[in-house]
Amino acid sequence: MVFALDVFGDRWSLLVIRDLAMRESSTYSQFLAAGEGISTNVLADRLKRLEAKGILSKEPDPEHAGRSRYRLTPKGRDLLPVLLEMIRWSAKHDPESPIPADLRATFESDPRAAIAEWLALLSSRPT
Amino acid sequence: MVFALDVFGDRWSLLVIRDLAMRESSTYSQFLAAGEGISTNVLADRLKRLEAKGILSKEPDPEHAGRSRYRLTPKGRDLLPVLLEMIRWSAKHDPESPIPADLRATFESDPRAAIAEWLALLSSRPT
DNA sequence: GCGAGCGCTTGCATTTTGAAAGCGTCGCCC
DNA sequence: GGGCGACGCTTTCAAAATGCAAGCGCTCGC
Repeated sequence: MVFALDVFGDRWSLLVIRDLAMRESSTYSQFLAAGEGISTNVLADRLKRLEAKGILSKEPDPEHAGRSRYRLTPKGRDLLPVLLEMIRWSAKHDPESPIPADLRATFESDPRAAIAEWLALLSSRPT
Repeated sequence: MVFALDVFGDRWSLLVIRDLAMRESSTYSQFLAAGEGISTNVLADRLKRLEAKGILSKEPDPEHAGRSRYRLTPKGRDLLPVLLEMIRWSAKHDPESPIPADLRATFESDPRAAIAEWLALLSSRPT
């Protein structure tokens, strides 16, 4: 597990990964606009580290020269179950969870379905 | 998910929780002896924070006066699926995983069974 | 009582973080 | 074709977190 913690055992890496999981592909400014409050230097550092660790890939934006898009690699996508369990735990134990109470039951039985339903409700609010 | 990261979104909290999950109950020196390299002041701080967050409880050791034992609360025990997924991911993607190759397949199909089997093999090695 | 753990706390140097400003490149508009 | 934003970072510097080592009160065995 130390291996996992070396990769994303800090405050921001998992939020970056979550943004990517929710959006499939993202630009630098989209990460910043996600509203978690990450600062520009830390974001640049995390993107560099996560790319070096093989969690995400950086490629030039085909539409805008000079811009880049980030997306999860298969290795990064394989972190989704971890994210799901963390979101499930948050939904269950956070008294101020933004997730409606009736959805929490669904979370227990079928997390993936609940996530889908929840994202349909509000796709841009912090968990 | 920010709620979860507030609780254990750092390098050490999850290692403390994992130690507790593997041992059911632990003393201060047992955490230190787990060999992850946590320093004494940080350990004391994490135990305090995790207790305040309701993840673990501290109780006097019935056998040794003046000593304490720590154990997971139900809320803390509910983090086990998160740990399992992280261990699964590490086992799958860490090229130097201490988990035998044949066990990795089991991990994919039945993580809990694999964990039990693996713990039977070696219960005190870092993952 | 006294020496050896145990369970922390304290002090201090080093590292990481956060806030803000700066800077080069690209595309647009005139 | 030159000025002007927006974008994608980098730099600077103060503040917070971490790591290391030492210290300190308590209890237990002798």
